[in-house]
Amino acid sequence: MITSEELKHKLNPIFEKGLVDEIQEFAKVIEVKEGEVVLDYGKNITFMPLVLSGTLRVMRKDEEDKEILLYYLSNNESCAMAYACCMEAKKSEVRMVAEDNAEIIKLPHQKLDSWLHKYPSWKTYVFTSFTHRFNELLKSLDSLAFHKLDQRLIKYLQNKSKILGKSSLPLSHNQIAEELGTSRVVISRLLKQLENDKKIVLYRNEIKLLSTFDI
Amino acid sequence: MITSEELKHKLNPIFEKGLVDEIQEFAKVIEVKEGEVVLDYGKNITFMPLVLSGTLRVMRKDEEDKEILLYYLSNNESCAMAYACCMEAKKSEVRMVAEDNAEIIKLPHQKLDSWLHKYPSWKTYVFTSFTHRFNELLKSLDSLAFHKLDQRLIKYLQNKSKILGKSSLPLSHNQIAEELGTSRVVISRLLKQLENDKKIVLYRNEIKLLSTFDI
DNA sequence: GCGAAACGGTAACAAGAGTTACATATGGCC
DNA sequence: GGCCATATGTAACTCTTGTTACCGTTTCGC
Repeated sequence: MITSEELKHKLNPIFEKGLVDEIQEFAKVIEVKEGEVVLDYGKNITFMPLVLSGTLRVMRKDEEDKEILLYYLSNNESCAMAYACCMEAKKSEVRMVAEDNAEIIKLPHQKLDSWLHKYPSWKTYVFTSFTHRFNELLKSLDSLAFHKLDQRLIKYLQNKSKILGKSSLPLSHNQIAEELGTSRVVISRLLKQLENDKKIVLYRNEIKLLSTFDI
Repeated sequence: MITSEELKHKLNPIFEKGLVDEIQEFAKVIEVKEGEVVLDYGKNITFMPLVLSGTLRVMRKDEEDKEILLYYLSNNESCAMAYACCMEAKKSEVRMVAEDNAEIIKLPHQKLDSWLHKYPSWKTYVFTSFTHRFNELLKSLDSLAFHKLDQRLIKYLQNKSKILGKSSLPLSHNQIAEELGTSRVVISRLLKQLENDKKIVLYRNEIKLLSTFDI
């Protein structure tokens, strides 16, 4: 668990001192394990999560109850959707799941509004958070609209590699298929092509990206 | 051009009196003609547009300079992306074009921040605006990810019809193809099917939706 | 060790969508 | 009228993706 000193050190670059103090006073740091659900559909939102370490996956159900991946949250990031829900004291429209073991701060929703008035850094943080999420969504949109599945798969692998910080990814073909919204067979086919092109090596439940894997 | 009284009447339900007064004092109402560019890529943003009547189309260039439609803005709506840009005094990342003749208020960006502190209704407006845009994007994402082109075409036509307020749409097959990111031939093919199914009637530069056009 | 479940490889086929090519129709303009 | 750009209809073909089916392999629980 992160110490009080480490926390201060981590937040100082983003927020002004007064806000860091308030966070230390009112917010609670928690640890979540891989796969743990941090926030679920329909639950009341009592806090806004800010990710200290690890990664959260944010998902949402569409009109026909299919689940789509919105984005990942990692180092110092936070969920704009959750914020919007907080402000209107609504139920959650998203589900957040720990992608790996993670530490998050729960910022109490009662404070958020007053911080908006008191701390310019908080205001900036919230708005840039919104724009970042917006841009992420636009990237996904673009990817779906203009890129073929093989391109999307490559970007997906690159992204995973970046998030996990390794070139050896613990993934089954099935998982990938679900996240990209297609079927296992298709993914196997494309992965096999990438392997033939000497861009990756396939093992069971593991994909190793080779150094040539960059275009 | 909208009168001062009409403006007040239109804004009163959304904003508190003080804000309506300030808007009347500092904001400028302008009329734009169909096809006119209200805001373009790379321009400095000096105002945030709020649509009084008519419709604006908001677009954005992706990494490879392809243009994608983000959403439409109409009655009392406003562009969250523009707001985010305003706050950070950045150049515009979007282009806004009048879909038909429209009236918009230009809210001066110097005021936006102080309004955030002074008027709760403005804060609510901005945040719900963000969530609405977010939801719009998610709908597009969903549409692209899970719906076939014929479904998307139908939704597109329904949406157009709603925006224009008529069932007779002045559209060429080419225009539709561009907005849906496909080719003319494909759209012609699908439209012909819809005509065979007695859901629409095709004319030159015009598509008439029949009453059976609802599923 | 045994059986079930999960994982991955592969083939064959179907459907959707994009592409090319060409014909025809319409309307504006000289 | 004749020319030309734009709009639309249609056919034939390819490519990508999804689907189904069946295989052997690995892993896990018992």
